[in-house]
Amino acid sequence: MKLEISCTRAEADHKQLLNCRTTIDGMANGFDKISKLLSISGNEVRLKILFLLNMENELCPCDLSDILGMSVPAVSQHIRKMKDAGIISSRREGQTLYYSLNEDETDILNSIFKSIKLERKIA
Amino acid sequence: MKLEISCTRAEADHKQLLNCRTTIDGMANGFDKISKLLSISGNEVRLKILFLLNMENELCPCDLSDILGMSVPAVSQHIRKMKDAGIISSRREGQTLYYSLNEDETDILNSIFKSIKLERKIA
DNA sequence: TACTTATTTAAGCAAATACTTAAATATTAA
DNA sequence: TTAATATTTAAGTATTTGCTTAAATAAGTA
Repeated sequence: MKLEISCTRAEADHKQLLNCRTTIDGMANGFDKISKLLSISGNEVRLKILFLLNMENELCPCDLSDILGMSVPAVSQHIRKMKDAGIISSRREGQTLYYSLNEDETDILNSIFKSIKLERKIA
Repeated sequence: MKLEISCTRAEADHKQLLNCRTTIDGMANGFDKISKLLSISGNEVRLKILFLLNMENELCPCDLSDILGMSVPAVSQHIRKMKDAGIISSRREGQTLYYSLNEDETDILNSIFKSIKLERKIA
Protein backbone atom coordinates (compact mmCIF):
# COMPACT_ATOMS: atom_id res chain seq x y z
CA MET A 1 0.00 0.00 0.00
CA LYS A 2 1.44 3.32 -1.09
CA LEU A 3 1.41 6.57 0.81
CA GLU A 4 0.09 8.99 -1.80
CA ILE A 5 -3.54 9.97 -1.68
CA SER A 6 -4.92 7.81 -4.48
CA CYS A 7 -8.69 8.15 -4.30
CA THR A 8 -9.61 9.36 -7.78
CA ARG A 9 -13.21 10.41 -7.19
CA ALA A 10 -13.91 13.89 -8.52
CA GLU A 11 -15.42 14.83 -5.18
CA ALA A 12 -12.49 13.47 -3.16
CA ASP A 13 -11.11 16.14 -0.86
CA HIS A 14 -7.40 15.42 -0.66
CA LYS A 15 -6.85 17.93 2.12
CA GLN A 16 -9.52 16.21 4.17
CA LEU A 17 -7.94 12.82 3.58
CA LEU A 18 -4.47 14.04 4.51
CA ASN A 19 -5.86 15.66 7.63
CA CYS A 20 -7.58 12.43 8.59
CA ARG A 21 -4.38 10.52 8.13
CA THR A 22 -2.42 12.98 10.25
CA THR A 23 -5.01 12.84 13.00
CA ILE A 24 -5.09 9.06 13.07
CA ASP A 25 -1.31 8.80 13.04
CA GLY A 26 -1.01 11.27 15.90
CA MET A 27 -3.33 9.14 18.00
CA ALA A 28 -1.64 5.82 17.32
CA ASN A 29 -1.04 5.19 21.03
CA GLY A 30 -4.68 5.74 21.87
CA PHE A 31 -5.92 3.40 19.17
CA ASP A 32 -3.45 0.73 20.17
CA LYS A 33 -4.28 0.89 23.85
CA ILE A 34 -8.05 1.28 23.59
CA SER A 35 -8.49 -1.35 20.88
CA LYS A 36 -6.63 -3.81 23.11
CA LEU A 37 -8.92 -3.02 26.02
CA LEU A 38 -11.97 -3.41 23.80
CA SER A 39 -10.86 -6.67 22.22
CA ILE A 40 -10.34 -8.11 25.70
CA SER A 41 -13.75 -7.00 26.92
CA GLY A 42 -15.30 -7.98 23.59
CA ASN A 43 -15.40 -11.61 24.66
CA GLU A 44 -18.66 -12.49 26.39
CA VAL A 45 -17.02 -14.59 29.13
CA ARG A 46 -14.45 -11.92 29.93
CA LEU A 47 -17.07 -9.19 29.86
CA LYS A 48 -19.07 -11.16 32.43
CA ILE A 49 -15.99 -11.64 34.60
CA LEU A 50 -15.23 -7.91 34.50
CA PHE A 51 -18.84 -7.11 35.34
CA LEU A 52 -18.81 -9.58 38.24
CA LEU A 53 -15.55 -8.21 39.64
CA ASN A 54 -17.04 -4.73 39.49
CA MET A 55 -20.18 -5.95 41.24
CA GLU A 56 -18.56 -8.10 43.95
CA ASN A 57 -15.22 -6.31 44.36
CA GLU A 58 -13.25 -9.55 44.26
CA LEU A 59 -13.74 -13.18 43.27
CA CYS A 60 -11.53 -16.25 42.90
CA PRO A 61 -11.28 -18.46 39.77
CA CYS A 62 -13.28 -21.19 41.50
CA ASP A 63 -16.15 -18.77 42.22
CA LEU A 64 -16.13 -17.55 38.64
CA SER A 65 -16.07 -21.10 37.33
CA ASP A 66 -19.16 -21.85 39.42
CA ILE A 67 -21.04 -18.70 38.47
CA LEU A 68 -20.31 -18.97 34.77
CA GLY A 69 -20.70 -22.73 34.55
CA MET A 70 -17.40 -23.34 32.85
CA SER A 71 -14.16 -25.17 33.66
CA VAL A 72 -11.57 -23.67 35.97
CA PRO A 73 -8.75 -23.77 33.38
CA ALA A 74 -10.96 -21.95 30.87
CA VAL A 75 -11.66 -19.23 33.43
CA SER A 76 -8.01 -19.10 34.45
CA GLN A 77 -6.90 -18.52 30.89
CA HIS A 78 -9.32 -15.63 30.50
CA ILE A 79 -8.05 -14.20 33.78
CA ARG A 80 -4.48 -14.44 32.56
CA LYS A 81 -5.28 -12.33 29.50
CA MET A 82 -6.86 -9.63 31.59
CA LYS A 83 -4.03 -9.70 34.10
CA ASP A 84 -1.41 -9.49 31.33
CA ALA A 85 -3.30 -6.50 29.94
CA GLY A 86 -3.18 -4.80 33.32
CA ILE A 87 -6.95 -4.71 33.75
CA ILE A 88 -7.14 -6.87 36.89
CA SER A 89 -4.90 -7.75 39.84
CA SER A 90 -4.72 -10.57 42.36
CA ARG A 91 -4.40 -10.88 46.12
CA ARG A 92 -3.50 -14.18 47.70
CA GLU A 93 -5.18 -15.57 50.81
CA GLY A 94 -3.80 -19.01 51.52
CA GLN A 95 -4.40 -21.17 48.49
CA THR A 96 -6.97 -18.82 47.09
CA LEU A 97 -6.27 -15.98 44.68
CA TYR A 98 -8.78 -13.14 44.74
CA TYR A 99 -8.98 -11.05 41.59
CA SER A 100 -10.22 -7.48 41.36
CA LEU A 101 -10.46 -4.68 38.80
CA ASN A 102 -7.65 -2.17 38.60
CA GLU A 103 -8.78 1.39 39.16
CA ASP A 104 -7.10 2.56 35.96
CA GLU A 105 -9.32 1.86 32.97
CA THR A 106 -12.59 2.28 34.83
CA ASP A 107 -13.88 5.17 32.70
CA ILE A 108 -14.64 3.06 29.65
CA LEU A 109 -15.52 0.00 31.70
CA ASN A 110 -18.06 1.89 33.79
CA SER A 111 -19.81 3.19 30.71
CA ILE A 112 -19.82 -0.36 29.37
CA PHE A 113 -21.34 -1.73 32.57
CA LYS A 114 -23.94 1.01 32.47
CA SER A 115 -24.93 0.05 28.91
CA ILE A 116 -25.27 -3.61 29.83
CA LYS A 117 -27.60 -2.72 32.69
CA LEU A 118 -29.57 -0.36 30.45
CA GLU A 119 -30.05 -3.12 27.90
CA ARG A 120 -31.81 -5.23 30.51
CA LYS A 121 -34.29 -2.46 31.23
CA ILE A 122 -35.05 -1.97 27.55
CA ALA A 123 -35.46 -5.67 26.66
CA MET B 1 -20.17 -28.36 33.62
CA LYS B 2 -22.76 -28.96 36.30
CA LEU B 3 -25.21 -26.47 37.73
CA GLU B 4 -24.69 -26.96 41.46
CA ILE B 5 -22.51 -24.53 43.32
CA SER B 6 -19.34 -26.56 43.64
CA CYS B 7 -16.73 -24.21 45.05
CA THR B 8 -15.51 -26.00 48.16
CA ARG B 9 -13.57 -23.18 49.82
CA ALA B 10 -14.52 -22.75 53.48
CA GLU B 11 -15.04 -19.03 52.85
CA ALA B 12 -17.16 -19.55 49.74
CA ASP B 13 -20.47 -17.73 50.08
CA HIS B 14 -22.97 -19.87 48.22
CA LYS B 15 -25.71 -17.29 48.45
CA GLN B 16 -23.39 -14.74 46.87
CA LEU B 17 -22.52 -17.14 44.06
CA LEU B 18 -26.14 -18.00 43.37
CA ASN B 19 -27.03 -14.32 43.37
CA CYS B 20 -24.23 -13.61 40.90
CA ARG B 21 -25.46 -16.37 38.63
CA THR B 22 -29.02 -15.07 38.71
CA THR B 23 -27.89 -11.55 37.94
CA ILE B 24 -25.73 -12.64 35.03
CA ASP B 25 -28.46 -14.86 33.62
CA GLY B 26 -31.00 -12.06 33.83
CA MET B 27 -28.75 -9.81 31.80
CA ALA B 28 -27.96 -12.30 29.05
CA ASN B 29 -29.28 -9.99 26.34
CA GLY B 30 -27.09 -7.13 27.49
CA PHE B 31 -23.95 -9.25 27.58
CA ASP B 32 -24.68 -10.69 24.16
CA LYS B 33 -25.33 -7.34 22.54
CA ILE B 34 -22.61 -5.30 24.22
CA SER B 35 -19.92 -7.96 23.83
CA LYS B 36 -20.67 -8.06 20.10
CA LEU B 37 -20.35 -4.28 19.86
CA LEU B 38 -17.07 -4.41 21.79
CA SER B 39 -15.60 -7.24 19.78
CA ILE B 40 -16.31 -5.30 16.62
CA SER B 41 -14.74 -2.11 17.90
CA GLY B 42 -11.92 -4.11 19.49
CA ASN B 43 -10.17 -4.37 16.14
CA GLU B 44 -7.75 -1.49 15.60
CA VAL B 45 -8.73 -0.96 11.95
CA ARG B 46 -12.45 -0.94 12.71
CA LEU B 47 -11.94 1.33 15.69
CA LYS B 48 -10.15 3.81 13.42
CA ILE B 49 -12.94 3.61 10.85
CA LEU B 50 -15.57 4.27 13.52
CA PHE B 51 -13.54 7.18 14.86
CA LEU B 52 -13.12 8.62 11.37
CA LEU B 53 -16.83 8.31 10.58
CA ASN B 54 -17.59 10.11 13.82
CA MET B 55 -15.09 12.83 12.95
CA GLU B 56 -16.00 13.34 9.28
CA ASN B 57 -19.67 12.36 9.33
CA GLU B 58 -19.34 10.16 6.25
CA LEU B 59 -16.61 8.56 4.16
CA CYS B 60 -16.45 6.08 1.30
CA PRO B 61 -14.40 2.84 1.24
CA CYS B 62 -11.91 4.44 -1.15
CA ASP B 63 -11.30 7.35 1.25
CA LEU B 64 -10.85 4.95 4.16
CA SER B 65 -8.49 2.81 2.11
CA ASP B 66 -6.38 5.90 1.42
CA ILE B 67 -6.39 7.21 4.96
CA LEU B 68 -5.59 3.87 6.56
CA GLY B 69 -3.12 2.74 3.90
CA MET B 70 -4.77 -0.59 3.29
CA SER B 71 -6.47 -2.35 0.38
CA VAL B 72 -10.05 -1.53 -0.59
CA PRO B 73 -11.29 -5.13 -0.18
CA ALA B 74 -9.81 -5.28 3.32
CA VAL B 75 -11.62 -2.06 4.24
CA SER B 76 -14.80 -3.29 2.58
CA GLN B 77 -14.84 -6.45 4.64
CA HIS B 78 -14.47 -4.50 7.87
CA ILE B 79 -17.29 -2.26 6.74
CA ARG B 80 -19.47 -5.26 6.06
CA LYS B 81 -19.06 -6.51 9.61
CA MET B 82 -20.04 -3.18 11.07
CA LYS B 83 -22.97 -2.85 8.71
CA ASP B 84 -24.18 -6.37 9.52
CA ALA B 85 -23.96 -5.46 13.20
CA GLY B 86 -26.11 -2.40 12.59
CA ILE B 87 -23.43 0.07 13.68
CA ILE B 88 -23.10 1.91 10.36
CA SER B 89 -25.27 2.66 7.32
CA SER B 90 -24.66 3.63 3.71
CA ARG B 91 -25.95 6.26 1.33
CA ARG B 92 -25.31 5.96 -2.40
CA GLU B 93 -24.26 8.86 -4.61
CA GLY B 94 -23.61 7.54 -8.11
CA GLN B 95 -20.94 4.88 -7.90
CA THR B 96 -19.87 5.98 -4.47
CA LEU B 97 -21.21 4.61 -1.20
CA TYR B 98 -20.90 6.93 1.76
CA TYR B 99 -20.89 5.27 5.17
CA SER B 100 -21.86 6.89 8.45
CA LEU B 101 -22.41 5.93 12.08
CA ASN B 102 -25.90 4.99 13.19
CA GLU B 103 -27.20 7.15 16.00
CA ASP B 104 -28.07 4.10 18.09
CA GLU B 105 -25.02 2.82 19.90
CA THR B 106 -23.37 6.20 20.29
CA ASP B 107 -23.32 6.19 24.12
CA ILE B 108 -20.58 3.61 24.43
CA LEU B 109 -18.87 4.73 21.24
CA ASN B 110 -18.66 8.34 22.38
CA SER B 111 -17.05 7.37 25.64
CA ILE B 112 -14.62 5.23 23.65
CA PHE B 113 -13.75 8.12 21.33
CA LYS B 114 -13.26 10.36 24.35
CA SER B 115 -10.82 7.87 25.89
CA ILE B 116 -8.82 7.63 22.68
CA LYS B 117 -8.46 11.41 22.56
CA LEU B 118 -7.55 11.53 26.24
CA GLU B 119 -4.81 8.98 25.69
CA ARG B 120 -3.13 11.30 23.22
CA LYS B 121 -3.00 14.13 25.74
CA ILE B 122 -1.50 11.87 28.38
CA ALA B 123 1.16 10.27 26.16
C1' DT C 1 -22.34 -0.85 -26.95
C1' DA C 2 -17.77 -1.27 -24.65
C1' DC C 3 -14.80 0.86 -21.01
C1' DT C 4 -13.66 2.73 -16.73
C1' DT C 5 -14.47 3.43 -11.83
C1' DA C 6 -16.32 2.21 -7.14
C1' DT C 7 -17.39 -1.35 -4.53
C1' DT C 8 -18.46 -5.96 -2.96
C1' DT C 9 -17.91 -10.84 -2.79
C1' DA C 10 -15.53 -15.27 -3.00
C1' DA C 11 -11.73 -18.39 -2.25
C1' DG C 12 -7.56 -19.40 0.03
C1' DC C 13 -4.50 -19.24 3.84
C1' DA C 14 -1.65 -18.00 8.01
C1' DA C 15 -2.42 -16.50 12.52
C1' DA C 16 -5.19 -15.89 16.57
C1' DT C 17 -9.05 -17.66 19.73
C1' DA C 18 -11.18 -20.43 23.08
C1' DC C 19 -11.96 -24.40 24.55
C1' DT C 20 -10.40 -29.44 26.20
C1' DT C 21 -7.55 -32.72 29.02
C1' DA C 22 -3.46 -33.64 31.44
C1' DA C 23 0.40 -32.15 34.00
C1' DA C 24 2.82 -28.77 36.97
C1' DT C 25 2.92 -25.28 41.11
C1' DA C 26 1.70 -23.52 45.44
C1' DT C 27 -0.33 -23.70 49.82
C1' DT C 28 -2.46 -25.96 53.67
C1' DA C 29 -3.54 -29.90 56.57
C1' DA C 30 -2.86 -34.67 58.33
C1' DT D 1 6.35 -36.22 54.42
C1' DT D 2 2.15 -37.36 52.12
C1' DA D 3 -2.24 -35.96 50.64
C1' DA D 4 -5.69 -32.67 49.32
C1' DT D 5 -7.12 -28.23 47.43
C1' DA D 6 -6.69 -24.01 44.47
C1' DT D 7 -4.75 -22.51 40.67
C1' DT D 8 -1.90 -22.18 36.60
C1' DT D 9 0.34 -23.87 32.58
C1' DA D 10 1.02 -26.78 28.54
C1' DA D 11 -0.38 -29.31 24.53
C1' DG D 12 -3.83 -30.36 21.20
C1' DT D 13 -7.61 -28.95 18.24
C1' DA D 14 -11.66 -26.89 15.93
C1' DT D 15 -13.24 -22.40 14.86
C1' DT D 16 -12.73 -17.63 13.82
C1' DT D 17 -10.22 -13.67 12.08
C1' DG D 18 -8.07 -10.69 8.77
C1' DC D 19 -5.66 -10.33 5.18
C1' DT D 20 -4.57 -11.49 -0.12
C1' DT D 21 -5.81 -12.01 -5.04
C1' DA D 22 -9.21 -12.67 -8.43
C1' DA D 23 -13.81 -12.38 -9.95
C1' DA D 24 -18.49 -10.34 -9.77
C1' DT D 25 -21.83 -6.13 -9.40
C1' DA D 26 -23.20 -1.60 -10.11
C1' DA D 27 -23.09 2.89 -12.04
C1' DG D 28 -21.22 6.49 -15.13
C1' DT D 29 -18.88 7.72 -19.54
C1' DA D 30 -17.33 7.52 -24.43
